[in-house]
Amino acid sequence: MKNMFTQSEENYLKAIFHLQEEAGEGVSTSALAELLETKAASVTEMIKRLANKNLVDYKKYYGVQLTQTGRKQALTVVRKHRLWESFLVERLNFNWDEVHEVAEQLEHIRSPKLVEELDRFLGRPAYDPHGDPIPDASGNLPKAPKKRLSQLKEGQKGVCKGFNDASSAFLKFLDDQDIGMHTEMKVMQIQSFDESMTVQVGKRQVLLSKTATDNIYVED
Amino acid sequence: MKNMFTQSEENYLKAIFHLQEEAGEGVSTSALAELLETKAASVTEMIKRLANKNLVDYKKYYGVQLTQTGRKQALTVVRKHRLWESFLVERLNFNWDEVHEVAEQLEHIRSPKLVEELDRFLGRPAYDPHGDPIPDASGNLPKAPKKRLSQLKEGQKGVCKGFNDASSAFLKFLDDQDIGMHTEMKVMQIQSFDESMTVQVGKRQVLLSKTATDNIYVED
DNA sequence: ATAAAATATTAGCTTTGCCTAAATTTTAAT
DNA sequence: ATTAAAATTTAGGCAAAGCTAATATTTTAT
Ligand SMILES: [Mn+2]
Ligand SMILES: [Mn+2]
Ligand SMILES: [Mn+2]
Ligand SMILES: [Mn+2]
Repeated sequence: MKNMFTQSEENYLKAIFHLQEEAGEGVSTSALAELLETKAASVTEMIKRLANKNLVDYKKYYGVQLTQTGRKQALTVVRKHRLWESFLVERLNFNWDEVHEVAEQLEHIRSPKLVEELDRFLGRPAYDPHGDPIPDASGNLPKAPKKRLSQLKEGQKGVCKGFNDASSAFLKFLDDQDIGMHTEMKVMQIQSFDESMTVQVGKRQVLLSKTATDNIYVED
Repeated sequence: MKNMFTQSEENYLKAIFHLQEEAGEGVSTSALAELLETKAASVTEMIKRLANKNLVDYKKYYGVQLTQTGRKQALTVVRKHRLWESFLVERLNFNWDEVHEVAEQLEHIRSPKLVEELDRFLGRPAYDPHGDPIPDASGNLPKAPKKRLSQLKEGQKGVCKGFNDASSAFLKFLDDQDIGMHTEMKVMQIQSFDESMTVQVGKRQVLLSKTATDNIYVED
């Protein structure tokens, strides 16, 4: 059996991938330990195992980086994680904030056919319920990942491209504010203490909470 | 964490449950070893662990039997296994002969909500794609396991008790043939080359493919 | 009733993963 | 440039699960 990784190995690869995404360069032992809720000593050990399997490049005391193979493997796990999250939210009435733990388990199920069929069944979604891009079967990520409204800075404009919270209450609220798909918005002001935003929508100014802006996707 | 069993423990409980179903009484170490594709020594060890946790009654050299708690736990695993099999076949285009391996993994996913929602999503099926009964949430098994029409021999009669394929196309087809719940049928002839059946329904003779007869449950 | 064959258990080892404590290396501060 | 602090690795253990080889017990055949 060649392409066989343990659940733990897959979790490490995914964690390294995520940390690499944002921080770039070498991922530190302590960052991994924190993210994986384990101890530094355990991380060092696993890192050595992954390095032996050529999944990561490891320079003692200076952190790890995924190899090509490691990245590829990490991407298949990310793909499964996000597809399952989509399934849970769109078909099984899960709320977007209660899917993570289950997806954390489901992402380790081994079956190429299952992944492919799940993808088809869901209509080949490009983004998961949190707005994160879903890698395709070959590991390609949609290049321009959606942004959340909450990620825009004061003065920036964006066009609404989707919502995360599909609850009817939220959608109704948006409708009341004249916010819908393709609505153009401009960030007028951000309150620092609670990150709420005043947003220009057409000729109206609307105040949106962080919770709300987290759930609105925009394109600039 | 109380109700936490490892994947291996769950596999053992399920195996003991199955062997108990057919053979009754004490389940032997060797039978378990064979079913689980492991060695007798390993089985003995695990059995002792399960006995410590009061999941089985174990008398050295005389095999094991599930306790009430053990049986309950085994049933939740069986329930998940069969629900997932149903999902794979009915929604993900899996063939009924290629679901077992994947279900073997999926059955260990821990999430009560997931199980409940999956059950609802599938329309609370009573039988899995192999015609095996799916325990309900409290662990009750439908007492008289249904038979598939395809399992009847020439000359035998049966009363339709349910369908496996819930697709509207299939149900419409059945409706056209005047086949519905509680319809009485008699197997007139079975074609050996494709296992299709000529069935007497009321005063009409109907030809049903193997695929169709696999998806019709009967009681004789 | 005894011996042989079949089953089951125990003993001793291995791997994976994780932990704490001790030692080492790097980084930050004086 | 030293030294103190922070981060990392190493050493030594532990639990889960598996395996093989050696024993022990039960069953079957003579
Ligand atoms: Mn995971
Ligand atoms: Mn997500
Ligand atoms: Mn299993
Ligand atoms: Mn089945």
